[in-house]
Amino acid sequence: MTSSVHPHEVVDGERHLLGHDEVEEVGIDEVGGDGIKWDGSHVAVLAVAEGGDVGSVGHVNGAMSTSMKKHLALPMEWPPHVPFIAVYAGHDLVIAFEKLICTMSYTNCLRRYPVRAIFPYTNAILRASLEKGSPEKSLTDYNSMLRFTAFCPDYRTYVLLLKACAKCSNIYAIMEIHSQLVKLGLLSNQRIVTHLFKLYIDHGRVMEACKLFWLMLEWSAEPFYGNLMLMGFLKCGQIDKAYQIFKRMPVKDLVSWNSMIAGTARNSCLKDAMNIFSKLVNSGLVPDGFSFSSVLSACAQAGARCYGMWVHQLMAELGLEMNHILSSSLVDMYAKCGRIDVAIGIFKTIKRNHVSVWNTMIGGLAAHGLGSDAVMFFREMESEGLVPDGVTFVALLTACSHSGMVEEARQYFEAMTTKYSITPRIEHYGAMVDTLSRAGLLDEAYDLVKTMNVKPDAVIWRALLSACCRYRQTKLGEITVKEIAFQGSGDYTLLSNIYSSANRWEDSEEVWKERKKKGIRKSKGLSWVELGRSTHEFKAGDRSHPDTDGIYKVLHRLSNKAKSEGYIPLTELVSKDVSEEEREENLTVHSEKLAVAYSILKTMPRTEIMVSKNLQTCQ
DNA sequence: ATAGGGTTAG
Repeated sequence: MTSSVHPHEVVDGERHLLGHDEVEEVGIDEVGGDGIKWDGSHVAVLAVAEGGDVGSVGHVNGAMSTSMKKHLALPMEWPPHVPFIAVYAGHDLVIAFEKLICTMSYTNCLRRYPVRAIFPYTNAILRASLEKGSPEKSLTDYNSMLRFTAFCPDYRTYVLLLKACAKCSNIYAIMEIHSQLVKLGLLSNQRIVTHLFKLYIDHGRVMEACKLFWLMLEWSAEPFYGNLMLMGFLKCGQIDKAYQIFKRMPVKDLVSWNSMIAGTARNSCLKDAMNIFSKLVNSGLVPDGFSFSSVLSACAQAGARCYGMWVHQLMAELGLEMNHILSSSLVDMYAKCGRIDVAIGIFKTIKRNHVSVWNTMIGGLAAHGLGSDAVMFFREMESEGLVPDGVTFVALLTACSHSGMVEEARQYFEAMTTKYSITPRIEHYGAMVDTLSRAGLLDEAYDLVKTMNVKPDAVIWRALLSACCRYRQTKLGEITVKEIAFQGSGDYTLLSNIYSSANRWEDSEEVWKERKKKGIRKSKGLSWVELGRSTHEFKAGDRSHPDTDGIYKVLHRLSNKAKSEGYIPLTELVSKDVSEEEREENLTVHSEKLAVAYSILKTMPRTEIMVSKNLQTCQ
């Protein structure tokens, strides 16, 4: 017998058997959890949640503490002719059983002592191998136990098994266990179903998760379960499902509301986020910091300045205590809503003792093309003793790229690794490539792409490609194109434009055909405008708005006026997938025009109009 | 298992 842990070593230390945290925690409850008690007539398999070798067959008196024997109702004096085997977690149960069976036939005990093992610590065994990082093993151990013993798993066994499934992300194992749970009637157990639900969500199996939905809905008098479902579906981007649950939840707490706001905001359902926030305010519950940070993020993304200002005011009225997350959200909201001045003003009055507030501020300045201010703030940040992080450098490099500060960008990119020991990630390379490309230093940009230690992605290639287009670098453009995996319609547009500018009309045409063949549609351009606290959204040629008639009247009056003052529509800029007849109409009813016309229709003269878009504005 | 929710980023 070659065992690294001699039985006696285990024996002596009572702590190995009982004092061990693992065993203690599972404790006495676990004994008999299998529904089997030692009746003196069977072979015992003693499972010990402790690292070590498969135990040797031996005499139990030498291997077990008195207290453990009491727990197991084992005879104090072990009958010398009865073999037992100690199995240590982390080792192969199959080998253990083979050893056991071997020994038994050798001693010819088989008939007198049928193979029926006692597993007082089965769950501890599973847990031990799970926590030791071999979740696969706890699954095979479980199967061995089923096969060789009469052990009855309980709900705790399944919680462990499901945790094991989560770790090895084995969807088939999950489904197998699910089916066993159905048979055992364990789907009435809330803990089990909760775990199962989370697993399906994490594996993107929304359909399976939905099947558990009704089960869980019954428990949703306790908002906790409803919240878990909400968050699950929101994580998968299933806003409708989440909203469905949210609506039917009999009791909603603040976490329910906040999860909905955060989830919708993150999935860019910005209007929903704002509407839910309004409803929260009206519901009588008082929004907290979580609610505010999420809704401010939604306002920022939507460019909803009025709404954002109302939210800000509400925050002030409530006297909410600020923290770095709230401060960041607030500064970001004003920056993204076109009020960088207000953002700076707020930034100057709040506590700025956290990097994320600075990151947001620097990022805001970058987006507004205020590169030198961004650099100034960066220096100030350092002089206040704050340590920049990866996000800081993304913001800083973006600032450089948007303001054509090539030298500064090079400097910071260098300092980032040498002085601040931050390893550049793809985002940093992206900003750097963008800086160089925009400045026309295409060869240098391409060299950087070739030498960087991360795999260039579509964003990087796109930065290069659009510069190739602008600087008419057909050759590099073609190289870039080979690398890029065409995903968006924008990639086709860029390539086609490169060919057109090189007068390679057939190639240009070919690209469009290719795009059509692959069925990639031009992505929908949207514009929206905020009037009061509500947002109105338009797509090109939209006629769904209740005020459509008025909008088009304003629009036609405007375009007639523009034409009479000498404006000539640039039809050749309209994308080529649009038929000839549609071209002019499409130009006049670009979504931003609708948004502007609507604003003119609905506001007093001299009112500032701010339109937000999801794509670039056409020339 | 008495849990669960938040900001900034090429």
